[in-house]
Amino acid sequence: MEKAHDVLIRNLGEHTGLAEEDMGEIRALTFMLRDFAPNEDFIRQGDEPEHSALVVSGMVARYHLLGSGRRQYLAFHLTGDLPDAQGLFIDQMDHGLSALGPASVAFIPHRELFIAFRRRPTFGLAVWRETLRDAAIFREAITNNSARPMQTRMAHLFCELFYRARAAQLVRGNRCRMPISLTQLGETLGMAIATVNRTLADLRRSGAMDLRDGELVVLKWRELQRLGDFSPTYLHLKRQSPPHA
Amino acid sequence: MEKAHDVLIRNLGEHTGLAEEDMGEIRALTFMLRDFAPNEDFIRQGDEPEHSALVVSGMVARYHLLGSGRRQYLAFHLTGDLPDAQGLFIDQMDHGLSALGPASVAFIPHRELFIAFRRRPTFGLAVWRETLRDAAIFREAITNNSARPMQTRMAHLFCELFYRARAAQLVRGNRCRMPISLTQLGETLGMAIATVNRTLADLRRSGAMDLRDGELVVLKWRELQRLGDFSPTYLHLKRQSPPHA
DNA sequence: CGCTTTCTTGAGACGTATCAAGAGTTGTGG
DNA sequence: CCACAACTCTTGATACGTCTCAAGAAAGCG
Repeated sequence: MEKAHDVLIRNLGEHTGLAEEDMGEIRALTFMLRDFAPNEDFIRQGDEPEHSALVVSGMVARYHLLGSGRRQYLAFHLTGDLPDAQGLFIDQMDHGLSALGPASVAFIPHRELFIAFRRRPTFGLAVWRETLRDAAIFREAITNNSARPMQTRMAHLFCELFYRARAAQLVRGNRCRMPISLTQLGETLGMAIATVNRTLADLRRSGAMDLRDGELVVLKWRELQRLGDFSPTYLHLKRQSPPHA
Repeated sequence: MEKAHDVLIRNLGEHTGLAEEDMGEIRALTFMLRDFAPNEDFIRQGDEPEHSALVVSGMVARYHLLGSGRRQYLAFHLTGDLPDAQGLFIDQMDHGLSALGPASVAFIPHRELFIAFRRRPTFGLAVWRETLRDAAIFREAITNNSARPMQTRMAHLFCELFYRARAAQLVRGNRCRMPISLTQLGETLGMAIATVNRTLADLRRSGAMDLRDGELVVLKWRELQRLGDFSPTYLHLKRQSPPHA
C-alpha cells in the first residue's frame, strides 16, 4: 500500500520538514487497511486503542455520545489525517470515530509508532504537531459553536473544511467531496435540523457556496470567508494561495 | 524557586510515571517567574512564543478574540498546568492567555525544553500527554457548549474545575478558589450575562453548590455531577476517590 | 464618600426549537 | 420494473427560551 504511506508523508509535510530517513521510517510501518461503509463506527467511546488510524480516503468523524442520547460531532478528518493520534497516550477513548461517507482507514500499531518515534524523533515531533493542530481546530470549534451566529457558524465550518481539503489536494476546480447529512451538520454545529436547512438555504441564496449530492461547491471564496469570519491562521498550514473563486 | 519545579513534577505525575532522572532534568530548567494582576494578558493572539508558561499559582485562561470584538474563553488552567504547551510547535499563537485572579507564572525557554526532551524522552512524552489532556478538555467544551442545556452546561463546567482543582490539591474541605466573574462565565459558556446570573441562581437554589467571593463551594458533589452530566473519564487523571460531599 | 464595576431583576423582542406534514430520494423485494 | 418502505430534505406554524435593553442594588476602589 504505497499510497497510504505517501498520504501520511504528504500530510505531515504540510507542517514539518521530514528528512529522507523519516520518510523511510514511515514507509516501513505496518498499515492494516480497512474499508468502511457510511456511518460505520470503527472506534468506540470506551475502547482501549492499540492502533492509530490514518485516513487513506474518504472522510471520518469524531463524536461524543451524551447521557441524553444526543450525539455531538467534534471534528472531521480528511485524507492524510491521523484522527486518533489523540489516542496514542490514552488509556480509554473518550470519543468515538466513524466513517462519514465510504472511507478507507489504515491502522498502525502503537508499538511500532513508539519504536519509530525513538529512532526518528523528528517523526515523533511531526505527529505531536499533528495533535496540536487538532487541538487548535477544537479550540476554533468551541468559539464557532459558542460565539458565532448560526449563519456565520455554518459558513465557518465549510470554510475550514474547504481550506483543509485544498491543502490535502482534494479540491478539483471549486468543489470537493462532503458526504455529510443535514442531521450531522446539526449535530456538529449545535442546531436543530430545521434550522440547519434554513441556514443552508440562506448560504445557497447568497451565491457563495452550494452543498448537494455530497459535494461542497465554493462559488465565491472571499464572500464565504467573510460570511464565516474565517481566518486560516489557526490551521497552521503552509501558506497557500487563496482559492481562486 | 523549588516550589515551581515541584508543581510541574506533581502535575505531570498525575498521568505519567516520572523517573528520578526526569525530575532532575525538570529541576534543572530555567524558570522565569512573573506575577500578574487579575485580567492581565501575558500572551497575545499573534505572538510568536519562545517560552512555555507554567501556572505556579492562581488561575489562568485562554481565549479567542473574534472579528466582532467578542471574547470567547476556551479553557482555564490551575496550578501545575502548562497552559501553552500548545505553543511549543506553533509559529503564531492563535489565542491569548491572561490571568484570571492574581496569578504567578513561570516561563521556560522552548530551547531548554527541546534539549530536555532529547535527553529524557519520557519527559517529552509527559508534556505531549499534557497537551492531549488539554485537547480532551477542548473536546468536552465543544460538546458542553453545543449540546447541553444552560443549567447542565454551567454545572458541568464547575464539576470539571472542581475535579481538576482537587487533583491539583487546591481544594480545602469542599471549596476552592474560583476568581471568575459572571461576564467571564458568559464568555466561557456562550450565554448572556443575565442568563448566567439566573442559571447560577438556580444552581445555588438546588443546594448543590455556591459561588461567592471568588470561591466555589460544592455542597452536594453527586447532585452537582448529576446536574452537569459529568463523568471525569475524559480528564485522564489517576483514579481518585470522589469528593465526599 | 463618591465613582466604577459587578451583580441582580424585570419586561419585551427575537430567534431557534419543536411539532407536524408533505415532497423528494434511495433502496429493496415482489 | 414497479411498489413500497425508509430516510432525507423541505417548509410552515407555534411555543419557548434566551438575548437585549433597562434600571436599580450591592460591592469594590481610589
